[in-house]
This record gives sequence, C-alpha cells and structure tokens, in this order.
Amino acid sequence: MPEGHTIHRLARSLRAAFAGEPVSVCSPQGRFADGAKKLDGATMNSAHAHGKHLFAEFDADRWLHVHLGLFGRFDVVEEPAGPVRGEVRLRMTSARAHADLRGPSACELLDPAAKEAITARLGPDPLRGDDPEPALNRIARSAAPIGILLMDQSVVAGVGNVYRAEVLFRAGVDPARPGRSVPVDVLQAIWADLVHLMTLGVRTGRIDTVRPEHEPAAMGRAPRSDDHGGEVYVYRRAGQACLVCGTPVSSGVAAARNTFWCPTCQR
DNA sequence: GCCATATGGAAAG
DNA sequence: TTTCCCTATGGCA
Repeated sequence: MPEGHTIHRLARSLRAAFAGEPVSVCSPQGRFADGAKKLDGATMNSAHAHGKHLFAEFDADRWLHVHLGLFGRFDVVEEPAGPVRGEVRLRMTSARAHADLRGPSACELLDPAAKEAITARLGPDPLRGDDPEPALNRIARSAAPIGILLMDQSVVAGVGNVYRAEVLFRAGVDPARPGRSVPVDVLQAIWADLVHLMTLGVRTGRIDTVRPEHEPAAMGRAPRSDDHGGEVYVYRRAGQACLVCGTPVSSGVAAARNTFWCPTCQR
C-alpha cells in the first residue's frame, strides 16, 4: 500500500508493461468513463512518480494523474486481462498486459499546466534525487512538530506514516519536537536515511527499517511481519517492547494520524 | 449483515 | 479540527 516507494515502483511497472504501444482504456465501474474514452487507443509514452502522485503521459500532451489515497490499488499484471472483479475505476489493456485501478482518491486527465499545478505544490522527493534544501530549510524554521512536517507533502513528497515513524526512530528524534529545535546535521542525516530506506523500499516492495543487529531473530525473538510486509521498529507496535531498549512503544494521534515512538530512544 | 480498520488528502467549519 | 470520500478484508453476531 501506498507510500512514495509504492508509487515509484508502480510507475516502473507501468513503463515496463505499456510504454510505447497503444493501449485500450476503459472504466468498468464507470466513474472514469469520459477520461477512458479519450485515452482509449492512445500510446502511453512514459510514466513517473512525484511523491505519492503518479503521472502517465499519453499522446498529445495528455497526462493521466492517479493518487491512490489510503485505499487505492493499481495492479499491473503482464498477462492478458481476465474478467473484471470488484470496483475497477480504470483498466488499461494491451496484448500482453493489463492494469486495474481500484479505490483511488484521484484518477483524472490533465493538461500540462494542470499537472504542473500539482507538482508545484509538492516538496522535494527523496526518490527523485531532488535537492533537499527547500525541505530542510522549512523544517529548520518551523515551530511545528517534526512528525507533522515530515508527513506534509509540501515539505517532503512521498513520506507516509510508516517512513515518518521509522526515520524518526532511527534518528533518535521525538516526533513532537519542533522542527527548528532539531540540529541541521540531524535533519541532513534524516534526509539521507529517507533516501536510503525508500530506495530499498522501491527495490523490495516492502518497508524494512530494522538494522541487522536489532532484528528479532538476532535478539532471540520470533520474526514478525505486518501488513506493510517488512520489519519495523515502532510503526503499529504500541505497547510492545522497543527492539533496542525494551521500553513499551508509545502511540498517539497527531493531525488525525496514528503516531508511534519510543519514549526512551527518541528525545 | 455489520462494524472497524488501513501506509491519504481535500474540503468544510 | 472535524468530516467526508475511495475499497477490500477480517472479526463478530
């Protein structure tokens, strides 16, 4: 499910499956019927991600914009399409592949100006090789909690609730700390760690953040797995022992999102 | 069947 | 800060 690494992976899958050839496009559910009709038979030239936004370019400067939101899925399969199952907003089909989009918060056709309006609102993306300075400067000047700032897509694009919790744990920083109270070298290290962790996520399709020396197996505990598919320090581990110090992991709600941290390791 | 839940974000108040 | 929207799934009557 969707943090930035998922969307970058998805863009790569779409390119591999469809780039350069005409595709059939339809909207079995009907809620993208007009857009699908306009795209049907067009060639997808490219696809890329910026943060959690997916953009696919079709002939004549038309951009398909998809945002998965909390529930969305976009399954790309390198096999001919079978019967539609469930609420499929968009189906793309070629002779050798198909892709089904369900539950997106956005699925729309944009012209270049409208696409630019969306990306202009996004901060730098650790997965695009962007210059982090705008993000680091904004955090360094803000009184808002760093846990909120990292989730703000206009500050950093692509970080979601899991990477937010995990990168702050790895940096030893309490999510409630004001951004401007965090030393600049720590902010730089957090950015470098996001690049590292999210790049790994693109490669593996899961979120793994636990260093080898803290892995449950290495500490005599059974491995654990969660819906995000990987091993993590604090995300959704409220009340369980911190993998490093054993203190029960804390949780709270900030900006309507569950937040997890170790009150001992993060200051 | 009903309810809670989820890695998101925009709009309304 | 609260409300609402998108979908599928698992637990429980």
